[in-house]
Amino acid sequence: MKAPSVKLPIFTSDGQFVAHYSEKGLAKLNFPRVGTPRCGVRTSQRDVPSKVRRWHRATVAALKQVLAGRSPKKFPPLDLSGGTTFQRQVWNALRKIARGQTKSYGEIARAIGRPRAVRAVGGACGANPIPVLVPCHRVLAANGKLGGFSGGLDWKRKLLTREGVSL
DNA sequence: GTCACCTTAGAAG
DNA sequence: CTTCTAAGGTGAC
Repeated sequence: MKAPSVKLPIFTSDGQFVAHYSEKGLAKLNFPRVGTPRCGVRTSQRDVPSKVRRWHRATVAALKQVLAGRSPKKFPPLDLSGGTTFQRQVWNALRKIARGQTKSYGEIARAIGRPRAVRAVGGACGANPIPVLVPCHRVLAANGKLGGFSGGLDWKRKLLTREGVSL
């Protein structure tokens, strides 16, 4: 039995994101899809618990703030229970990177006390279930270059540019 | 077991 | 400068 999840759409000028909520909070955020925009996504919030609706309002507000290059004043509770201990350490470190700042995979690795797990940090970033709000896009390669981004390098570039980071 | 992945410091050519 | 190597964690096959 999996934790029941509620999927709600978020309409932005950058496309339709989909937020997944578990009992604990926001568990996953998907970038706009070209293929299957809605698959189990609620079109109405009628039968959605008020708790979740409240989280969703926070998610929508926070997402739009980041997309606009600003720092959200409020976040919904994040349910990162889906990751391993190592991944949660990485994601937690990512959340400390402020708007407009960047770090390298190596710096994250050192920050969590695993200076040699550099590539593993890359792996954890790629496994990040909540991109944008957990700013995996603020992690660059050590030489200042973009590095990779599973959601598409366009997004990484776009988000950083809007935050005022020059590449 | 093997491989591919959002990496990187260092050594060799 | 370019190329090669070794080292971590994890999920897919």
